[in-house]
Amino acid sequence: MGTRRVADILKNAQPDEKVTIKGWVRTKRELKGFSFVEVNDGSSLANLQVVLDSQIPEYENLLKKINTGASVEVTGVVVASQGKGQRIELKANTLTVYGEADAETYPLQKKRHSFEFLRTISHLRARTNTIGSVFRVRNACATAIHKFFQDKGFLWIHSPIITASDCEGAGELFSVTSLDFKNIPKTETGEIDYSQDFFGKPAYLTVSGQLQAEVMAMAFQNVYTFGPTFRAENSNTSRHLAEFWMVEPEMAFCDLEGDRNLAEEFLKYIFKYVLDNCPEDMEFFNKWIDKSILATADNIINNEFARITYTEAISLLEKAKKKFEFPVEWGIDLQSEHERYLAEDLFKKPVIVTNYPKEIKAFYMRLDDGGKTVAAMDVLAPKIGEIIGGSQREERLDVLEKRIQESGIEVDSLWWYLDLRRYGTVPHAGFGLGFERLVQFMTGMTNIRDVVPFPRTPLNAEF
RNA sequence: UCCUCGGUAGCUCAGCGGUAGAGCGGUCGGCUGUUAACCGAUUGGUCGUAGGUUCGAAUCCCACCCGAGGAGCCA
Repeated sequence: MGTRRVADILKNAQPDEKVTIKGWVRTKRELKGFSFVEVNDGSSLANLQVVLDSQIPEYENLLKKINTGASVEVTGVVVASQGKGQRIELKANTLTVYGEADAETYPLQKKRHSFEFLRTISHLRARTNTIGSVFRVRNACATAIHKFFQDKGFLWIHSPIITASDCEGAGELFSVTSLDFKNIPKTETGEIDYSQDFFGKPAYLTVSGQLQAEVMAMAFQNVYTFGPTFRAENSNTSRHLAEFWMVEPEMAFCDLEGDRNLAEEFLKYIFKYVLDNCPEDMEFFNKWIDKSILATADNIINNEFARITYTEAISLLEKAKKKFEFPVEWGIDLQSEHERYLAEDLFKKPVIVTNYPKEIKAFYMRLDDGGKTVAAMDVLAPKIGEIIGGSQREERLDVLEKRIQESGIEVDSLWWYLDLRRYGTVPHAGFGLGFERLVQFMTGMTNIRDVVPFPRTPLNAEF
């Protein structure tokens, strides 16, 4: 008989089964003659209630040691619970304490804590109900992403974390160097001499794996990246991290319509998977964090996303009775308030906006006929805003070269990217999804720092 | 980076010119098949930091640090 997980026992165990569990004490309630100890092992939101009879050896001594936070191993017999609130409980025969937790200094109490405070103890917060549920849902989202793409025959590719191409134009970059800051080599003109650096030129942490994903899509047809990306932007908001994970599918022989369809199917799949696999956690969020998340999930799974062009979006915004801080006019980039109006007020569900003006979008997006707009696509979600951004890529060499020049990027540095258009080019498309924003959207958590185990934000890298 | 609000006990907060408070937690005791247990007692603070105004500052002024919400940038 080995150790069993609490989730399994709560679901499957029957009275008279002998089991062993290992976990951490959440609370202890002492009564005359016996005590209740709630043990959690991370496998589920619910704890297993352990009944500790005063007859067991060393009872008094043990009781002093099993404060909130202590780690224990309990062997006993499953019995039907006499009390309300749980189907079964564990009547302990033996209890071993692995490590005590001093009640006077252990920061987690039985009552609720503010997320702000929990962030200051990121090494312990995973032991709380909410954060525990967040990371189980996060895991389920990651599993769902892989399952979705693998079942469709997409190849998971590992795009580089260090890159020397500074051309995605997506925010500030973190430099990667092996130069000695106390003795930085300089050129004759006084510039930093990167020829003496590790890669012989400036290098950075990646901001996106998209260009590499395009490379791989030109060999494997359908691929996706799923890995960390970095932005050195001094963003202090509840939606930004300096280190976050991105999912970026890329499909050869695919146009904007196919891209848009995949994005919608993808989001529906993830929501359904999480609802099916983490029902307890999702109910917990719906009860304590945001009472609308189950309805939102249902809305996403069962309704067609709204689909409009940028031009239509502008027209809808101009007709809106709502007063916007930023005036609406064809050519502007949509502001947070505009996106929120479309997704939350007007359609009340995700909206896919396509064909944005080329001036406000990246160089690699395919120029539409007419030359004013590009085949871009943003999925705007209620409360979160832009959750997916994608496009059909420019596959025509001459058009792409011109667009690169217009955007002020050195064409030579992208020689390998342009080679894809020289040799066997095909229409292709893809999108990027911020993984943490997905988890935020899913759980209703308002601050992105609470959906990643160890958030990296300006001035914060303690853990 | 900008705007707004905030920083007082381990946590959540009240006090907003007259010298430090509550609830929760912790500790001790009581009681009870308990489940955010309950009841009683008790413990606990250089009031973010540094200046200034004042007879007197947690309270008013200034600078800085840190946090939250919103904006920008974006995913």
